[in-house]
Amino acid sequence: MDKKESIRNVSMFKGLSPDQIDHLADIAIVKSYRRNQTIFAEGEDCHSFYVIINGMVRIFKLAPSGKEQIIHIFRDGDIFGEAAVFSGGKFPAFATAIKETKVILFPKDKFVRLIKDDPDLSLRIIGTLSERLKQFVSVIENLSLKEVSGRLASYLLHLSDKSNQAEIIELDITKGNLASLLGTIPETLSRILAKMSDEGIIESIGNRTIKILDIDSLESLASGESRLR
Amino acid sequence: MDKKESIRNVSMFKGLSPDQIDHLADIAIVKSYRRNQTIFAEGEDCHSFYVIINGMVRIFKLAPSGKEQIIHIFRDGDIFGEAAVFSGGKFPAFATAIKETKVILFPKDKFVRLIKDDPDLSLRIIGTLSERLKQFVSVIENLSLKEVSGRLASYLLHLSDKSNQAEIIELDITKGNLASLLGTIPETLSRILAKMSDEGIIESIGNRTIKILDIDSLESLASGESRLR
DNA sequence: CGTGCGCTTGACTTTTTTCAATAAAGGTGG
DNA sequence: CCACCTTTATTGAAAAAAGTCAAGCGCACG
Repeated sequence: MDKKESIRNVSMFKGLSPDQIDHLADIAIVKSYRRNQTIFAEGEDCHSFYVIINGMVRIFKLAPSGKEQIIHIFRDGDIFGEAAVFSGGKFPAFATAIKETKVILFPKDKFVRLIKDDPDLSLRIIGTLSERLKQFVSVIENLSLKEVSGRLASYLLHLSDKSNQAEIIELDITKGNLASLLGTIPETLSRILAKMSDEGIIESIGNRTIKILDIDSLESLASGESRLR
Repeated sequence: MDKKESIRNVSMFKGLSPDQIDHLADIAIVKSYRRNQTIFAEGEDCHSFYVIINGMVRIFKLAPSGKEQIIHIFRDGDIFGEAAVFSGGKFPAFATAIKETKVILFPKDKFVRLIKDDPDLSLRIIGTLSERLKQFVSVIENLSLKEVSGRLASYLLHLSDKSNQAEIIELDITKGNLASLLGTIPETLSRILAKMSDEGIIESIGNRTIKILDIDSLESLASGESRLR
């Protein structure tokens, strides 16, 4: 695998000139993590930010009780830890690899120098941060304004949008992680999936596949117009 | 009041050169809103972003049920709507003035041109966005990992930090708005304040003033280590 | 082939919301 | 300055949503 090739594939770096890619490659460091390995811990000093070449990473907060809230799950080509680079310098949450993961690391100071000379690059950063901000607004909305069934419905619809077979959905994370991503616990998620099946809204096919039977019901759950009986 | 003076007072613009301030003032538009007046609505096209000269603005999401979640409350010198400028171009939430409010408006396209030539300015934007992202992570954490009493405790401690008399807290928003900011409803907030008073953790002095009697209890509530009986 | 992890289910508790009624506060015009 | 009206805050009782604890199943992996 080629470092530059990987950088080119990162959405934030798409369309940069060969020259710019070279600069990036110069400061980039490649690193691998095993399943469940910690990438960084909350409160740790942030020296770099990360781009995923391949693998999967979850960013999460931990309650004293042990309950965890996944803030975001990142996949191939995604960037994470970039906000910590530009504010404060400490990571505000934990990051661990969900599976074998290879990342590129961009050291903070070198990268900041780079964007100072490259208004193009800084506009991309701004775009990425803004995009993420919008996603977070939607997470906040989901947590506060929808019950768990509504959040699950939103998530399923979201997956359905990106799937080529809209009715068949493949989960690429465990249900435990899905629960934590939706701001709940596995037991509650399990019960709600069971209820949705009872009502003929979805059908569980094995452990990681879900078939959508009634997309209208899902949409009305997702918008908060209706509730599960 | 002087436009440039106001711009100079905005934290994001602090320390910019007179020249840079001039450029900003050239493109800036001043506008006023009455109490409860809508500044923008969710889904509306975003043509500018906003800086508050004086007043108070809440950004919020609305559920079909009518319940609202305040995402953020902005005050003098704060910036809002900036993320929408750089992503998508539609506002992801509503904004209304909580009281008589005067703002400066920066038209999107002109401002983007400005930062292209000014790496300094773009780094400030990046800093502002990153800071906000970190705040949002903390909102998500609060909503998902803490019960309402813990969120309230965090909020009171936060106010206490910025107050010069640490034990005496002045609320500058209604309790209804506070409830919505904490992701709950007025009834629940009211009950929890009553419980905290019962337990001697706080004392309500009139409608907008709270005296902290037991800061340790507040801290242990805020961290999620303890709960209210 | 067993051990463990992830998932499900049941019974129970806690937290929060809902609905309804009332009380208190704040602003307005007489 | 007071009476009135609207908005904001509080309280109670009941219902709903979500979480806890405990037990059991099943599949995957060593």
